Amino acid sequence: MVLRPATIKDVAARAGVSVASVSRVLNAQGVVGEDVRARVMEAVETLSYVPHSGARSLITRKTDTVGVILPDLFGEFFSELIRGMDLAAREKRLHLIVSSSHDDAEEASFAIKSMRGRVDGLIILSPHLDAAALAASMPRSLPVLLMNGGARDVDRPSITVDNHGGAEVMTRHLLAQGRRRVAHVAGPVGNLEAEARRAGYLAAMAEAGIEPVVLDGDFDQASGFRAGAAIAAMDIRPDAVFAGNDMMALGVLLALQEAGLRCPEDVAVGGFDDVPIASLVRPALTTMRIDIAETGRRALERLVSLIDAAGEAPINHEIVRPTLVARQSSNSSNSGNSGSKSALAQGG
Amino acid sequence: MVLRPATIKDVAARAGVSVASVSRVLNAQGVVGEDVRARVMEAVETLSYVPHSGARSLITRKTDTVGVILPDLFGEFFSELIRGMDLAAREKRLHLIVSSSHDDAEEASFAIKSMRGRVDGLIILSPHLDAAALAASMPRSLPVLLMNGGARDVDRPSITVDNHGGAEVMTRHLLAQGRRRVAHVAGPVGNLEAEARRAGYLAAMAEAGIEPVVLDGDFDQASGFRAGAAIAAMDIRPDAVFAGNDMMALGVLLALQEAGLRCPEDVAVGGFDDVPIASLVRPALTTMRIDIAETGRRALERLVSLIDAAGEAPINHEIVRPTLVARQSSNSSNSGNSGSKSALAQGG
DNA sequence: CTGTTAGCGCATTCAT
DNA sequence: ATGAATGCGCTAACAG
Repeated sequence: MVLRPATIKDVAARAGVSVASVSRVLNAQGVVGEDVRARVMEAVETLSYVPHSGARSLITRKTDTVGVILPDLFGEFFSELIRGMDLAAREKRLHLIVSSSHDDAEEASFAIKSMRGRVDGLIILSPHLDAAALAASMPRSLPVLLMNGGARDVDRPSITVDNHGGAEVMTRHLLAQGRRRVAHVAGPVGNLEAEARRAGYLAAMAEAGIEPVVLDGDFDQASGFRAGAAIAAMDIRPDAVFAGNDMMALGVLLALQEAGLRCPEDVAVGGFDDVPIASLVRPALTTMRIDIAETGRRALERLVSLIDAAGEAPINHEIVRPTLVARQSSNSSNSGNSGSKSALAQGG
Repeated sequence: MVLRPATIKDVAARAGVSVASVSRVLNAQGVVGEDVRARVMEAVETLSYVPHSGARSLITRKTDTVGVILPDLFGEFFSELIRGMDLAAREKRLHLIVSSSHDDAEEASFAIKSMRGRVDGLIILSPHLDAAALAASMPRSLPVLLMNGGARDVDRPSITVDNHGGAEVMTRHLLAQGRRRVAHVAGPVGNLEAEARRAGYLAAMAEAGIEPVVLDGDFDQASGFRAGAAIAAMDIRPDAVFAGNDMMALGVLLALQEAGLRCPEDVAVGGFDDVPIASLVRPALTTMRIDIAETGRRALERLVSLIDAAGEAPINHEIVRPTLVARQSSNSSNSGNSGSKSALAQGG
């Protein structure tokens, strides 16, 4: 039942030409006569021939494929990111192999190894992976773009978000709203992004000379909910919460609501990432915006240029600076629905 | 700078054995002496050798890779789905090539063609693709699992959601809450899933002998918002809305809220999919639940069995029946916070 | 148990 | 402008 797919030989035979001519037609190499081209095309069509990518890559030493290693956390952030990468990959006619759900460095290393030889380059987002683990699992010959939290310390090109700076901006913003007891819900321990955000928060609090309050979280909504409930129950209750990411901020929001506290009146809330849903909840969530899809696209494009440069490119570390998006959840001039209508009317 | 990666020959040379032995060790084929195995492993290690997947697939006729074609719509539904597939793929030691953002049949066809030859099988989710387009872009020799809306009509194995039945259940549920004027916000025209849901709604309304009201939407939050605003402004205002998916339902929820209407008191709302956020908004959203990640995992596993069966498998159409999850947004016995705490405490 | 060898499908010299 | 021949890295069949 499963017919052997047509090979270049079959095409050549049917077109009455040599395999070399078929190859030339298909790759637009050299010059080919009009009649030959036509016959080849006809044969390709009727045999529905498609070149064997393996055989081709054996010779060209390219796979036209790039790999993406993602952490366990999924949700809106990563799907947006992949979307951006996918769009860029399509334009460059590249394929995208994804491998997600790696919850520790070992798994991520394994995934990296298993992709070697089948991709031309790799984009790695594994907040658990440090320089040592990375070096161990990758040959220098494979172009790699890091999007890890602590990538700046590593001898590899990278794109990273300025988590520390962003956290400072957010914390200062909450303080500027007149809030004093600003608490922080931290991301998972060992996650470099989470730690940078926490550090930024601590720096801003120290700067303001206010005692910090840090609660544990893991970047998931549920942990934000628990932290929010804990905050609501505190004797000396914080009047603002900076959650390590938007999903936790949403959890905080709900917990506050269920505890009968109003946001922003009683407690202001800020998040990080600006995932699509952030502008769609009520109160709309103040957050640090990262243009996620665009960052994904940039990442892919940089990886491509690394591949093209064949190791001759300088190793530089690009930094994406998140921008503050002040919405309702941190609004101190009380009242209403600011901006929500327009945001949605323009198309979520 | 870019060293040629080590080949099997390099390994053989360093280990002082033949390439055949190296191959045997690596593939656990045949029997190999302990000393040889050790020397090979040592050489593999120090040369950090990794087999060239192209060369291997040339001879084994397998790529150990499966492709996934996704539509333009992204967001939580598809990221969950991919997550499920990815998990299953890892267990089976397969790689996953994804190609998303196809907003029409032509683009999807192109993506399908471009994957031929580099995957062992394909999972296709393209609600725009009909039988004809599909047949045109795929050779019978490639195992394919369809997850399109109208896949039951096609001569290919499939997994589909019972959209029609689910829509009936939801519509009847809203009617059973004592609602009479139940409106429907439809998904994009030409999308088979959307059309099945609309048809299910119409059927249930006809059954109840009530005049249907259908508003246009495109599965995006913003379109739900617009529809919600329109509903709020109607002279004879509906007392319930069944949105074609959860994201539109969220939009409806917000529009109602901004219009000063209460949900569920004034207008009940139901969605479809049960994306993670559905249980986390307030009022929590009543919806038709599909275990998305599990469905993704099933899909991948079925594709694998199709591949293993090498065309000898019967073509069957599996149907996933969504189940009603009645939450606050459709609750007629008014009042509160039902169930929200437990849902979150258990881990969003 | 191990080595030799053919050939997978293709791009690419080198001839013509 | 076209064809014949070579070899990419690997597995498998065959020898030994």
